[in-house]
Amino acid sequence: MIHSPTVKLSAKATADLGVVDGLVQLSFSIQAIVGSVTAHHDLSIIQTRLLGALRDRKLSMAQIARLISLDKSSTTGLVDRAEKRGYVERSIAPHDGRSVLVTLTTSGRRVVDRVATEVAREINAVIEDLSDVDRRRLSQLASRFVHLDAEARGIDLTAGQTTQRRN
Amino acid sequence: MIHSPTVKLSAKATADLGVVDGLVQLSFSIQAIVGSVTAHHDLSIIQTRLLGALRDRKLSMAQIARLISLDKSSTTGLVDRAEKRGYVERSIAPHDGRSVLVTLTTSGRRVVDRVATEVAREINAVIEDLSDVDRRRLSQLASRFVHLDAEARGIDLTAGQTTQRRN
DNA sequence: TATTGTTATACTCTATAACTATA
DNA sequence: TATAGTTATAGAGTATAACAATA
Repeated sequence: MIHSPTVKLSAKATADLGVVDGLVQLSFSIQAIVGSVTAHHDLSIIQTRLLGALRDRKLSMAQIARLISLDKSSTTGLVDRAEKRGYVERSIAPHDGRSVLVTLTTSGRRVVDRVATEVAREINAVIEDLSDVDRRRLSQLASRFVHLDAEARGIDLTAGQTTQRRN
Repeated sequence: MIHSPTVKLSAKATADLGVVDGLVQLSFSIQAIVGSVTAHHDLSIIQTRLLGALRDRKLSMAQIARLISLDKSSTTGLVDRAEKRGYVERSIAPHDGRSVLVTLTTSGRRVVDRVATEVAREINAVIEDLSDVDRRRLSQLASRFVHLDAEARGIDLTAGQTTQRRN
């Protein structure tokens, strides 16, 4: 992990990095792709994550904090900046005067949709040379990992409701 | 990508997120694991990346900047903070008075080794229930992706010397 | 002139602690 | 009392622009 530089690139057969190094470096590759796409839209990864989380639902500040693993005070700032740029709106929860609900604006939806499309295009471009079988396997294994990890952390991906441990 | 919450968790068979969402969410999972381990050592991911890059070689400021995709001014700050904590040292390059070489200290090596070990343990814990075949496939496919991406960006992983595009 | 690196500046992102308001 | 959010503060991380030193 963490960049062992003993990696050799043979023109054809790709040296296997091992699961751990492979996964860690894969995560850096993906984050770099997402980062470059979002940067073109003058968004950070975390801002995009916020907008993405709001794509199909409204969430309270507390839910956002749990979902993205942020302190509530950090969430305040994150939402402040998104709101200032017109991507999200705050409103008070109907049945709980303490709770603040955050929703995507039209503008916010537009930008997050565009980013998602471009990220998909970039990632698909990288794996276009993989066989269909390999692509399917990669998809399945990535999903498996995500679910195993979520399970281990006791996170329920289904609900906007989240409880977690790590950290 | 970017957190489409239409995900359902069936107890056994894990719903396939699709390659793109799967990979993006996988990258967030891995980053969360790395982040929590590094945080326990009071390190950020980027600090750990710096130390990791120096594990087997000394690098100039410019090389670090290229390798981690940072502006040279950001690199100055990054190395400043690492140096202040005694994890790296600066020295002047023998044959080029402009160039500053950065090396790991004993203390820096100790901490990066420890972090790497713990990250490996955490990741292995997540995938321990995968079959050997699946683990091997995951490893191979992750490596494939990293190399395909590096190729597309024109990055040579072999050398401390790096040239790139994206961004 | 080009390259290497630092400094000054400004902004985002983050957590901790202290606070207000609602339940 | 407990929960939801905000504010104040401090620090890391980042880029841009301007600079100094070396090649």
